[in-house]
Parts: sequence; C-alpha cells; structure tokens
Amino acid sequence: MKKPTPPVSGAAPNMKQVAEAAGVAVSTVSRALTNPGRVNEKTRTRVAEAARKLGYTPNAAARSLRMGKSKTIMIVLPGALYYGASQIIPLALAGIDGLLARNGFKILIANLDREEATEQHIINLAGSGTVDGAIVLSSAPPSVGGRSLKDLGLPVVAMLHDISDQGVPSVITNEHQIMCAATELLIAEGHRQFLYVAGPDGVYHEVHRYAGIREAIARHGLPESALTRTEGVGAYQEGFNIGFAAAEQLLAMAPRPTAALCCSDDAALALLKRLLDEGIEVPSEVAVMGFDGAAVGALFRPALSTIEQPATEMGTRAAALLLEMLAGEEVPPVTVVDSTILRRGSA
Amino acid sequence: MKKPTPPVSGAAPNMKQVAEAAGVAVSTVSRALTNPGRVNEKTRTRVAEAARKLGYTPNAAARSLRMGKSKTIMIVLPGALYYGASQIIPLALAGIDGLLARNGFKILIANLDREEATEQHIINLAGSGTVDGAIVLSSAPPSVGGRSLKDLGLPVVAMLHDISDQGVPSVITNEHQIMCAATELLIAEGHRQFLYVAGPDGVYHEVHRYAGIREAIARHGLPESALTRTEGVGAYQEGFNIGFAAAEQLLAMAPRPTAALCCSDDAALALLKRLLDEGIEVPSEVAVMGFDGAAVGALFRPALSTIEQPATEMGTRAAALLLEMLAGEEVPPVTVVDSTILRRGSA
DNA sequence: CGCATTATGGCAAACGATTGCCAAACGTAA
DNA sequence: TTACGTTTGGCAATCGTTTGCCATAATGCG
Repeated sequence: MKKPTPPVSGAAPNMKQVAEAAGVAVSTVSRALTNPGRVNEKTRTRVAEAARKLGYTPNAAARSLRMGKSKTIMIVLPGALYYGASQIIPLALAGIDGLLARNGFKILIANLDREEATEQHIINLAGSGTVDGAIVLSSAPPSVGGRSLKDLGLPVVAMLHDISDQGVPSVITNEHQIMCAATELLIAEGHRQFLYVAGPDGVYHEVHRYAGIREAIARHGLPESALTRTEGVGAYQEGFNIGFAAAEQLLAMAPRPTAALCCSDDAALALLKRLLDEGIEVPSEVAVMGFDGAAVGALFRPALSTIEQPATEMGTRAAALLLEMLAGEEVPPVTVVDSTILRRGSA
Repeated sequence: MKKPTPPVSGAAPNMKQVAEAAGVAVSTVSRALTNPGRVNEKTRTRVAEAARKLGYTPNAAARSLRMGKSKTIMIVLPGALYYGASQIIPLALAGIDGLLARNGFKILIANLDREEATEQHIINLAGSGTVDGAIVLSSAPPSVGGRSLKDLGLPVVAMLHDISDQGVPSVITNEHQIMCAATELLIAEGHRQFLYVAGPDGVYHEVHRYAGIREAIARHGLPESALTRTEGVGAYQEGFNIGFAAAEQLLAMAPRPTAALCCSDDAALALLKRLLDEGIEVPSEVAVMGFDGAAVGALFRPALSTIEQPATEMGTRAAALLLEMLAGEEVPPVTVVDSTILRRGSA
C-alpha cells in the first residue's frame, strides 16, 4: 500500500508537488489546468489526476500577484440602511452575489458600520489590488484626502443612488415617476390633502420622491397647500421614529391630511400603528402608503400598501454592469429598473 | 517645477518607486513602513512622505504570498435564513464586521444562495489561501467529496448552531433554557394548553427549542397532551407560511391551545395576523410568543412578545473567538450568549 | 528518407513585498 | 590611530503562479 501524500497536511500542496507527482514541469501543470488546448490530452488527465489526489488548489495570492487581478469585488454598504423591516440590502446582495459568484468572483464586504478609519480602509482595499471593482450602495463613493474610490482606476458601479453625474454608472429605480403615479392614484380616488413623511434631509431619495409627489399635485391643479412635508428626524435607521414623529405631526394638523406617503416601510408601519392606536381608521380616514416592499407589511391590519423596489434585480443589474466594465465594454450611465405599486389595504 | 508622479496613474505605484523617490532601497521602505524601530527616524519620515506623495498602498497579493496569510475571513451564510422580518443575519454580520475590521481583517461573503457548485467554491476559497479563517452561520460546515471546511487546517468558528461535536467552537444562545423559561412564565400565568409552531424538521434549533418547552411542561407536572407541535412546513424562509399553516391547525384544535410558542417572529406574526383576522383575541384567548426579537414586532397590535436573540453580540463573540484561534490560543468549545424574553403584549 | 511544419513540454523571468544575512558607517574607548 | 561594538541600510532569496521563448519530439509531405 503506497503512502499517499495526505490531502490534509499542514501546508497546502503547490504546483511543484503536482508537477512531480505527474512527472512533468510546473509550467505544464499550469497549462494543463487553465489552458487545456495547449497540452496533450493524456498529459492533461495525468496532471488533473495528480492534482485531485493531492487535493491541490491554486494559490490565489500568487495568481493575483502574477495576473494583476484578484477576481474579487468589493461591496460598499452603508451601515445605516441595514436595519428595520425592509430587506433592500440583503436582497440586493443576493442579486449581486448570484451573478458574481457564477462568474467566479469573490465578494468582499466593506463598511457595515461607519467607523472612523473605515473610508481609508476602503480606499486601501481598492488601491492594494485586493479588489478588481466595486459596487457602491451608499450615497457617495468613499473618499479620503481628495482620493476617491471612483477615480482610483477601478470600475465602480452605484446602485440605489444615481451618481452618474460623478461619472459612476448607476442602477436606480424610478422613484420620481412611481411616487408621482402613486400620488395620482390617490388623487383619482378623491384625496386632496397629502402628507409626505420624509427621511433624512438632503438624501438622494428624498429629493426624487418628494419631487414626484409635487409633480402629481401640480399636474392635477391642486394648490401647494395640498402637500405637507414632515421635518426630517434623523437617519433612516431610525425609521420607526420617523413614523412616530410624523404621526404626532399629522394628528396636530388641521385640516388633517387624508393620505400619507412615506419614505420607507419602517416609517409607514410606525405611522400606521400610531394612527390605529389613536382610533383613526386606515385607510378610510387616512390612507398610508409605504416605500420598499417589505414582505412583513402584508401581515399588518390593514396590510401595508407600498411601493415595491426591485432590489434583487437591481443587484443583478449592477453586477452585470460591473462585469461589462471589467470586460472593457461601454455601459450606460443610468439603468432604471421599475418599482411597482403594491396595493394591499392601507391605501 | 518638478513633475510629480501623478497619484492617479494607470498602474498603482509599488515599493520600488517609493524607494527611488526616497532615495533608499526597497527593503528600507518595507521596514520603514511596517517595522518602525528598525530604521532611522529621519529616513522613516522621508520614506513615509514619499509614499504619501505617490499614493502608495502595499499590494495585498504580494504581501499575502510572502506572508502566507491574507488577513481575510470568510463568512459562510445560508441563503435560506436571509429573508423575513428578523434581522439576525444582518445584525450578526454587523457584530462580526465591527471587530474584524478593527483588527485589519477583510470580510469575504460566501454562499448567499445555495447554488450547485457553491460548496466546492467555498472549499476552494479555503484551500487557496484566500482566507485565514471562517465563521459559519449555516448548520453544517460545507464539504464536498469528503473534504470539509472544518478539517482544512483553517480556524473555523460556528455561530447560531452548536457544532462543537464536530470540533468546531460554537457561539450559541440558550435556546433550550430560555424557551423553558418562557413556557414556565406562561404556565405560571395559567396557561395549560400549548402549541409549538415548529420550523423545518430536524433543524438544530427545533430540537432545542422544543425540548425546552417539553422540559417546562414536564417540570410542572402537566400531561404530554398539554403540548402539540405543528407539522414542519418547509424552510425557514417560508416563515410566513409556517405561521399561516399553524393558524389553520390551531383553529381546528379542540381543546384550543391558549398559548402558541413560535420558531420565529415571521411565523409568529403570520399566526398573529391570521388569528386576529378570525376575530380571536390576543393575548386573552390565545397568547403568541415569537422568537428572534425582530424590531418590527413592536409595531403590531398587540405588539409581538418574543425572545430576543443577541445577534450582534453573538457575532462579536464569534469574531473574537476566531481572532484568538488565529493567535494560537485555546478557545472553549461552546460559548453561550443569553437571549432575553421581551414581553410586549401578545403574550 | 529528408525536410518542413506543427505539437508539446521545459526553462526562466517576471509579479511585489518581506526578511535573514551581511556590509558599511558611525561612535566610543583605549 | 586602531579596535571594537552598535546601528542602519542593502543584497538577494523567497512565496506560487503564469507565460514568452526555445528546444525537442512528432507528424506530414514530397
């Protein structure tokens, strides 16, 4: 019984060992494994067999070094969006991962929390050749001391935010238009007094969603007073608080709005709860419309009507764009994936 | 005016260019940057200045190759747990990332979906020196053809599941005990007939949670008939369906259970909704207790009582264990982080 | 059979950072 | 001034893979 080199030894076997086992040179092993046409079929199987027996896996660092690519993509996540009921980020990740993993890419996660040195950390990752590209889910590509992720020579794609004005191809949803459509729907059903439950001031989404509502209002000849916007109450991660604060504001208003359009499902659900607690009928007295499409909204009574973002598909599209950029192809500056209005009962 | 090498050139600057700029040898640059004591202070600043000016970032692949470590940790996620209302996975990730990033580690995500070749992919990552260790959130460490992640010579830590019997240090919560405590609480309040809304058959959590309830039942001398267990209805990701199916079962039972303990908040919320739709009072007619601690549960009416898992802390602890293992220290086979009962109204 | 052509495998030089070892330079003391 | 010790910087090997180039073997054709 021959003594096989144990597959589980301390050190991982390298190409040289495979070469010896197969009785060929390392270069032949390399070619046999990656460039099948270049080597005789019999040799190739012999090499493959030796590699299998030894449990050989090519060393990624060495390959990266030699090739100048890492087959790794960095996903830049804003810690702030990560909690609450909506599953935008996890779904987007699933979409991204699906396509990238299929194409042999690894996924590096950066910036789950927003710590001090994190931006520097991200820039370093990009500059060190650790990653071949990045998908940014935060509103601005990280930068430090004038050096920004986007001009580091790496392909970068944004999603959720449109930062094509900074030269970064972006995958977004039709926030403006869908919000406009939702408002028009409500107007058609007789609503005349609206409350927009706003998220953090100055955030990308806010501008577009609010503008969408205003457009609908204007288009139907309603006065400006038909729309009130809540004061920003802090970060998205405080989604519930946004909703609670909005409820206070709504309850104090006269005339009272009959429809509330919210920046997130978190805000909408909190608002919904508070209104119901106050004995207000939804949707007959006040209609509530969320934004995101959180599945759990369907369990509320009444079930939350909302605007469903195609998070998974946006992720897939962003990944596809990045792959094209890596292949040297031109990509459109903006890709729009449509959201849909999901009427479930609260509006 | 001298012509500075533009920081944003096509190729990233390497150590040799820094050395030239500073008028020293590469080895000196290396030592100046990583081993400050070994080189004259004046030289050190000169090198640091040159590096800064060129925008130098050490090449990670080269360093990995030379050092034999990648400063990268792989997180193995089960795609199945990723959706629904509970935020266990995102919170766990935040905990893990917090500690690892602070220690200079990168985080590689694997297996968001469960595709065909994924397990092989994971094994390859581990074998290729791409990662220095792994944290596993799925029930079993991936394996293919007899080669398992856990015996690949890499430090591996599990969380959420106890697989210490396979030699993998595990971070878990006291599912058995807390479920027992919750049941005792309900017994003390007069409940005598229980329904356990079960998740997928044979899953780790199921065994322990169910056993916890049984222990409480037995300890208080209640008959076995005091506890009914729903039939498994499929994967966790079908959380809502589990709850709906359980509702049907509960409604058909006589005598009707007065308390339902659920395997997840998703199931609990779906059950809650269905019961309320049927006009059943919660908690007076049927008390409902969830499991996970999803924040959104607080918005239901009544607010969902639940068992809150310390997901973030479990993540932090798992990361800490892994760091200790990387440092060659011994770690305990099992680490328990306590869950807490969160009484909010539905039980 | 001889020559030209192609298929195949091997040698060795990269890729960029780290580090053992040695040499130069410096300071100090005799 | 010489001898010695100490500090500091440089040379060069190394990590494991890929690949241009060359040598050889195999094949085809006249």
